[in-house]
Amino acid sequence: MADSIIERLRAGGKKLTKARRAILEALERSSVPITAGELHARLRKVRVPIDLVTVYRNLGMLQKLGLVTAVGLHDGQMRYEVRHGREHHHHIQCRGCGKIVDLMLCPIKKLTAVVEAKTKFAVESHTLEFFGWCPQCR
Amino acid sequence: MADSIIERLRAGGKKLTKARRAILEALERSSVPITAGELHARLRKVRVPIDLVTVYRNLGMLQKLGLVTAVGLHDGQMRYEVRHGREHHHHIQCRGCGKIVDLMLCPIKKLTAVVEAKTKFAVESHTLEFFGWCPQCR
DNA sequence: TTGATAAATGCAAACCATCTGCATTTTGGG
DNA sequence: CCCAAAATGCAGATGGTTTGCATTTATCAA
Repeated sequence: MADSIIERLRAGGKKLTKARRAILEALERSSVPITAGELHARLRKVRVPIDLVTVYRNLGMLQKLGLVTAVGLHDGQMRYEVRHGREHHHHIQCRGCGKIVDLMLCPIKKLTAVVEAKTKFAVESHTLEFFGWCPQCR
Repeated sequence: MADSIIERLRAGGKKLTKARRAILEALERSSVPITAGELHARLRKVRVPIDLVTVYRNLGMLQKLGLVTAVGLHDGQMRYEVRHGREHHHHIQCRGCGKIVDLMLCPIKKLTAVVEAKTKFAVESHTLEFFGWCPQCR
């Protein structure tokens, strides 16, 4: 696990527990955002039987610290991915099989100024997700 | 209510009930996407006391017919807006007060081809939402 | 190393948005 | 006006997520 992650936890007065370490490692192993339930199942497979509540609490906390990002794909649950060491990006999900693929692009940065001028809001973040049909499902 | 809406309902074998008409009218009155609960409350105010379940069922159906669009702002519930007669657009929401403003722009159309080339997916739709701080809250 | 203490965990139960089943009512075509 | 299909209301279920509380664990200073 990266030192910078541990530092950020310390800075937030957080401890590095067995559960927390396992959660972060599982997230780092995943190439696409996963749900709390999926994360919970994977931890069980790796013999780290953490309570689902603990998963939720950690995800919430890690989000607040900016170590984890939440992704909503409108299927009734949130997904999470580590932010550390990964570039800002977006996703596309198949409407058939649910497969998710990272999209290493972002056309929004240039647009922020326009949005701020139009709305007088201070833009803080954005979400951008694509939906479609993967090669197998179309 | 626009004739084209009624036509689309007919084409789908749907009836134009009092409840349904009221739901569509309430949605047309709203300039930004609202939740099922908010919609339900507004209907009550207009003396159309429909069951919340009916609101949900209608929203689901109208979505399938393409008359209504669902918007997810990651606050634990979906929001809905009429699609008929309105241009494709996106939104920005204030992290302070929750205020939502329409953003009549979309930088994504040009990007679809790029995404399809990169992923081999057939892109069907996308979501794009901004978050920030409104003039009053920042 | 030990002890104190704040943080973290597990378990049970609560919450909340949303959906389902079913009996009853309403709509629209014939 | 009648009737079948569609729609509604009510009650209760569902599933993701959160909260309360007693117990355990990580950290740090002595």
